Amino acid sequence: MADVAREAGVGTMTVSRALRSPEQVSEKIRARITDAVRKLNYIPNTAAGTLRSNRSHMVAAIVPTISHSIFADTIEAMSEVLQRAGFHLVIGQSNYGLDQEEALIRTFIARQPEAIVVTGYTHTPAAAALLKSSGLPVVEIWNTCSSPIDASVGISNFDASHAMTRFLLQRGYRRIGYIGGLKRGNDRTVQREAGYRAALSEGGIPYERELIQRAPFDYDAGAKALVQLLARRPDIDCIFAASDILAIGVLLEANRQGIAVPERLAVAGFDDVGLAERMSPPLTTIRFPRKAIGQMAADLIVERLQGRAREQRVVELGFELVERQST
Amino acid sequence: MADVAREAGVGTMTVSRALRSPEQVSEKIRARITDAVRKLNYIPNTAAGTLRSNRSHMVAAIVPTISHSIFADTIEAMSEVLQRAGFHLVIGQSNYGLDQEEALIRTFIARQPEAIVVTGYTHTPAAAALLKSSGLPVVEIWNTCSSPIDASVGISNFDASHAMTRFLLQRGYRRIGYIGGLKRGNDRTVQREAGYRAALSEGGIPYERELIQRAPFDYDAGAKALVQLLARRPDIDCIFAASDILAIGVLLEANRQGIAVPERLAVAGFDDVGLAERMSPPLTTIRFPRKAIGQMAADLIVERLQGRAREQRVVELGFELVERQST
DNA sequence: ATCGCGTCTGATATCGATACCAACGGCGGT
DNA sequence: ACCGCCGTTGGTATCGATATCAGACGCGAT
Repeated sequence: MADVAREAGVGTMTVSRALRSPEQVSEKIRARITDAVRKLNYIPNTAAGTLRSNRSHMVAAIVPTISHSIFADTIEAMSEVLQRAGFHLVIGQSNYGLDQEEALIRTFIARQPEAIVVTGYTHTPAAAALLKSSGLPVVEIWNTCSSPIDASVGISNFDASHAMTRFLLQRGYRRIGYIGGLKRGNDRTVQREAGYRAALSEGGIPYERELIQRAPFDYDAGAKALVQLLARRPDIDCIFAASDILAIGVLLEANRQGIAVPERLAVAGFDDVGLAERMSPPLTTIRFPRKAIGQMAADLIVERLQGRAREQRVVELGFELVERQST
Repeated sequence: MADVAREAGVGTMTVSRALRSPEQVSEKIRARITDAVRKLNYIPNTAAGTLRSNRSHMVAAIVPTISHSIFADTIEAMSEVLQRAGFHLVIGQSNYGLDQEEALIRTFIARQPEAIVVTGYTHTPAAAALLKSSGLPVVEIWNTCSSPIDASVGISNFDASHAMTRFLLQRGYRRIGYIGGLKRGNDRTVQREAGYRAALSEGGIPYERELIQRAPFDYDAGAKALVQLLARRPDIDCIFAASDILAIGVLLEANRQGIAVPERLAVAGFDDVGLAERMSPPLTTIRFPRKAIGQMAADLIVERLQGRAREQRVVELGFELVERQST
């Protein structure tokens, strides 16, 4: 930067201002500076700026994985909003592990982000303490939480799962098998399973452990889970999978085995991924605003960083039960 | 850090060493320091360290989008290898735009990464100049390039597309429709189309513009492209789509219209996404090592940063034609 | 006892941009 | 003519960790 200042015949402060707040520099000098910048191919050193100003123009987000398109959608939307406001989004993958999340939070904080986004509201005690004491805006996304660390944006996974299960009961299904995610520290999974159980119990159907199968989130796991459930309880008349990926695995396996859907076996999913409506039969599922979650989280952060606080700390964006031909 | 030093009764340098290269500090003092760190919840400020040492422990990668699982796979693999070596991966999305790529490269360089990964070998002149003059290790992934800026890891998209087209001709298909991506500045798309045309011409089949349809990468675009192609040329007997997403869109649309695959219309894709083998009929496609690309790119970078250069600048990882029932 | 070497520790300068404050010139108001 | 304000500019200290070098200490060899 000193080189640019010399080249333009001004002080370093003026160069700094010309780049960060051009309106404070006279047009004439600003032109000289931009010329010098171009001529010398000058690129400022963010580390120095961050160190002095405590502003990194960076927001950190932690998701379980980006391979799953549902998180990718949210990230993409969040990234766009932040970019427009002059922030960079840095992404970390916890791989569904709370310890990994904690480690990521630690290294992220070391990089001085201006806000942190985490997925879910379940964290290690140390992670929660780190987030709280960081003094940064923190947004917990995906599953709303009544008492967030700071702010929370998402839907009630409990309500959504509850609504779907109630719907299936209304349709007359009685032996509803449930395929859920592995749930070490995953509150979405926990809440979805709780919603299923609550709706069953309200419907007067006893809870049966045999009807529940847990699986990682991939097509094959869904297929395998169906096989296992049917082996245990051949009288199952409906499957509710806590993720469309699993539900699609179930559908594909049912097709393979010639099981008629929905006549012999109804199938419902959760997420409404792009493929859901294109399956045969099209999949009944829960749709929720993945992009809006990202946008809203980013909006909250940007407002916060611009001093415009907001009363509302918990934003529940709502879901929609999309009824298609698989049920 | 000064606080930690005081608490532990040592100098700041010793604290710094205890954290960065513990073997240089006696066990006794190291213990005092780690205690102090824990007690004060000290987290070092990366910006300061980066500024002084010129080491950010960060690698930047730019991909078109992370919503597409094929890029997510590569990123995930790359991220893992880098993490193990003590680096953070920071991801940027160019959204298939060369100008956006250039802008990202600029802001990334400002953050002092230790290496940069970009997708493809097509860049704006300014972007190429930035990369070259940055003096950083640069890896261009996905599509190998004979004269890379620095290093290149991927497959020959031309060869892969060429091989598939040749295979389709051998199977006896003669009116091969081609659905490709939009190709402003996308060398993968360009090379795949070129491979298709080269194989046709070698097979003595004249090139027909009517047989080519370009589309964005989503299921609906694939479906729509099929409709348009069939409207123009009802005698098409085979579709080669430059991406499985498009091919799956074609398959779904064919199923919907009751077009028999492969009897009336063969379909081939490119990428071998998880769903390809689970479609009905399972999709013939090109499989290539998406994870290995990420790992290899990361390996090259790590070796480079540890001073262990490598002769080979272009790593071609090879592809595989996976023949299934759709052709 | 002395020397030399290796191991460990600390004081200080430094990385590059920016916060903070001072200074300067021009201009309108009294 | 003088004052004071605003818009603009530059000098200097500073953010926090680390490179660099010097010093302290222990231990074996002579």
